[in-house]
Amino acid sequence: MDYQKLAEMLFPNNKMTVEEIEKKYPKRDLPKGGEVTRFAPSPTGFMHLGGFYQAIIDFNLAKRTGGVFYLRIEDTDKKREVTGASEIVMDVLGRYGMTPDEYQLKGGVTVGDYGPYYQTERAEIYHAYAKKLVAEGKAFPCFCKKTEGLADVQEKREKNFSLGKIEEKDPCRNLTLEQIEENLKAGKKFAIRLKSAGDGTKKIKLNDGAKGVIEIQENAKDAILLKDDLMPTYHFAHAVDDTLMGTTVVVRGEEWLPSYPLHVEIFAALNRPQPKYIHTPLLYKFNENGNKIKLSKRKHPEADMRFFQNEGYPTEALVEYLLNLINSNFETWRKQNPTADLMEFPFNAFKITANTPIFDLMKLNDISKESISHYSAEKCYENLLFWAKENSPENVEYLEKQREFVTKILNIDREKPKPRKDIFKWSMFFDLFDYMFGAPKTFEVEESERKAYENVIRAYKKYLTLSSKEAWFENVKKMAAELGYATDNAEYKKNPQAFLGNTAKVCEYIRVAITGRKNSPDLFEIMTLLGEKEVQRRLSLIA
RNA sequence: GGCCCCGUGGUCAAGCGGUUAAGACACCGCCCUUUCACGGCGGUAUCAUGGGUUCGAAUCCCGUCGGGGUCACCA
Repeated sequence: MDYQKLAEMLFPNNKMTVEEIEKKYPKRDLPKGGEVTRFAPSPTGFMHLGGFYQAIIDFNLAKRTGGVFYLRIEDTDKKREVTGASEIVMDVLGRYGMTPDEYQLKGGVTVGDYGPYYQTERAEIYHAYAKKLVAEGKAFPCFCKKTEGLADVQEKREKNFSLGKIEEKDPCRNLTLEQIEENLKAGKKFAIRLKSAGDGTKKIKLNDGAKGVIEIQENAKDAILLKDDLMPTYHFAHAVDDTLMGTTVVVRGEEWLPSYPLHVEIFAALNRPQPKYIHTPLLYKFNENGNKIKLSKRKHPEADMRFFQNEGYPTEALVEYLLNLINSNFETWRKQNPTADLMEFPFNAFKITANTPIFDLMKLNDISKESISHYSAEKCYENLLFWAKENSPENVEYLEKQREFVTKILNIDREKPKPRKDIFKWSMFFDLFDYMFGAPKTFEVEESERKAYENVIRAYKKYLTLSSKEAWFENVKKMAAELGYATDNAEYKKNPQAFLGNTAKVCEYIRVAITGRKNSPDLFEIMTLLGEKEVQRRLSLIA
């Protein structure tokens, strides 16, 4: 077989050779130990939390070694194409302070010398490499009917499963030059397959950055390199692009582990060195049956990065939560360095927890509360306003007009050594403080306590004073005593029958009357902000 | 079904042949606070399982079981 001739027949119009292309992609000038990483999503119209989790690893690995972190859009599947992919990704990455060093905006600017960073714009490059492989007898054209949809695939799978076969040599690898020529003349589309030389009974080793040494069966399948639209599959693009772009560490989900042997063979056929790999665990949730299922946009809103934006989680909280899953010593470090910059954390990409974590919103909330509790009231206001502008435009005007009032609300129990921890996302602000914007509509008082409640409130109208916190307390106490409530907690505990309740109960009634709930920040501060008139008005609504 | 990954409390986990098996979240209790919180103290709860190896196993080996991934001209 004249492979050279075959290559020309298949790719007659190729402008550039591999050698010419590689001249345009010189070796990167990196400091010693500098790692080049990439975030390479396919365009889906949104950013997945799992992708973001990987981007954190990519970013930190590159930044901490003086390397390069770049963005590549893997848009080779035309069925999935969504425009503006890099804009979406760049926006998210930017919000979290992880803007890539190199990227390309669709139809716009390109930053970096190793582009194009959209794979569809790299077609010629893939063709040149494919042509070379054909010319060397390492790849061949395949004219088989392609599997169209999931049903086909499913059927094919079932068959293969029952056979349990490892090897899969495609029949088209035996076509003669004449047969190929005939097909071509008939206008038949072709795909390019790797002519696998692998032996499925042998094993290869992978020293994975997260999992350690893994042994897997060699690849023995004539995998597709170029689809019949002549766009590359992930596998081929991975080998070509990561070679050209100088990637030193590939960070990807562990779903790629089984295809690693294929990648080994493609790199070998190309005669290019392979990068290091870190196969990260996927993010999971529990389903109704208590089994783990992958975090998916369909079932879990938090799979979509927009969720955290819409809800108004502070960006550092999400990063810290994820960092926790990546390097489990993060939390300990954070406790010892509560205010240190994240970049001071001794991040280690090769010490990634191998377990598959369950995404835990409770934990995120806690981290977020802790983070926000250290904000100044002013910073809270700015964040709240920023959130509202994007996610709650109907509240923007109010927030801007009432800047001072809102900031005061946010300042309750804040900016002190032991700040209150109740806010964990900005979207909860108006619900959490609804009583600051109007009298409460519901009251949490047992029907059996209704009378006692009203009695207290009626009396309180006469005892209300906001001249000072001390004076206010004194009056509450005095009133409590006169109504038959205990003002000494120890005494009350000793003999509860002798009293209607204790001061705490009285305060609870007042709190419910003012805020509609049994749980709120400091009552005196709330009443002071509301003003005596408004407080009296609310009391009158009760009794 | 083949191949691969993972298996310490409900969740995230420390542990690397000898520990009373850390810590965080959640939950419960107590204390502090004449209110709500914050905070402090304490509690419930874990080495999937069976065999080895060893004086000694959560830790090393093998099997089993469970969970997950993958076996596309999708990434």
